Amino acid sequence: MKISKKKKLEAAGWKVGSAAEFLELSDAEAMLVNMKVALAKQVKVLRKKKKITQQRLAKLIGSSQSRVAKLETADRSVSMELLIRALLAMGATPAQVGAIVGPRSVKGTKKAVSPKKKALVKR
Amino acid sequence: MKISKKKKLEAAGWKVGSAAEFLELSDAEAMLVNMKVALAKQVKVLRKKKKITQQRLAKLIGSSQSRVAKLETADRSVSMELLIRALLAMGATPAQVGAIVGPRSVKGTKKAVSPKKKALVKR
DNA sequence: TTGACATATGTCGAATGTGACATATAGTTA
DNA sequence: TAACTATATGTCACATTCGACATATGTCAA
Repeated sequence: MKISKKKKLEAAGWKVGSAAEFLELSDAEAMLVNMKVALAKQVKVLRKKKKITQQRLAKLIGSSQSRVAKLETADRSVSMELLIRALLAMGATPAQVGAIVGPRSVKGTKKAVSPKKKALVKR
Repeated sequence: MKISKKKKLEAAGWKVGSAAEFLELSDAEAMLVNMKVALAKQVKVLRKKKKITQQRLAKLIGSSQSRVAKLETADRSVSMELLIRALLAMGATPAQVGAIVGPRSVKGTKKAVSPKKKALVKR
């Protein structure tokens, strides 16, 4: 989605249920951000575990050190695809990627999105 | 990653272990394609289950019918992000998304990538 | 048949993501 | 201190993905 959700919402009023749909969109955005942050953290963890530099990982995925740095800090300019690509390049399995994207929650453990994470929502 | 893997590989010969790394890259690409196809299928399944049209789903994610059609056919021009966005918009949980991305394999059930799927690899 | 709706495909300008580069900011060892 | 290595940040030109539109291809009832 290119245009910010806010702009989208402001324009051309929702046909269906504005309030509820706004909440759903918010939730979806938050979930997306959570996923990206979780993937980013894991890229760093895995890289450290394999004891390779960002430079080296960059070569593995055909990218540059600066982009890898952005990957690991969950910069707004990085896609899910590249995050997953990085994990796979370091030997992570799809099942592991899936577990990072959607960890099976422990009963009663539901974390709110921190303000810091919220700041990562699309431009 | 912009440039196709083939082109990347052809240019500026791998510093490290060419053969092994080629295989790893291939594997990663295949896994990525599998993930996209799995997500695409699930978008269609969920949409059908909710009995809504592509047009309606498009509105939900602030997009257009044609893009939703492309989503469901796993067109080369669709990102993981939009696929996941569509699932979340229809009420899928992150855990469910994770399960689609990386299904826990049943012992001894390892599927090869079909030729059809291989054709979906990046331009 | 025709008409209506749902889905698929092709194209386009604009928005977003990319690798690469320069450069800044640690952290470490001498 | 300086020199060196690793990581972070800003920018840019170019590639990819985007929503939108037109249009083709079903699909099904009247």
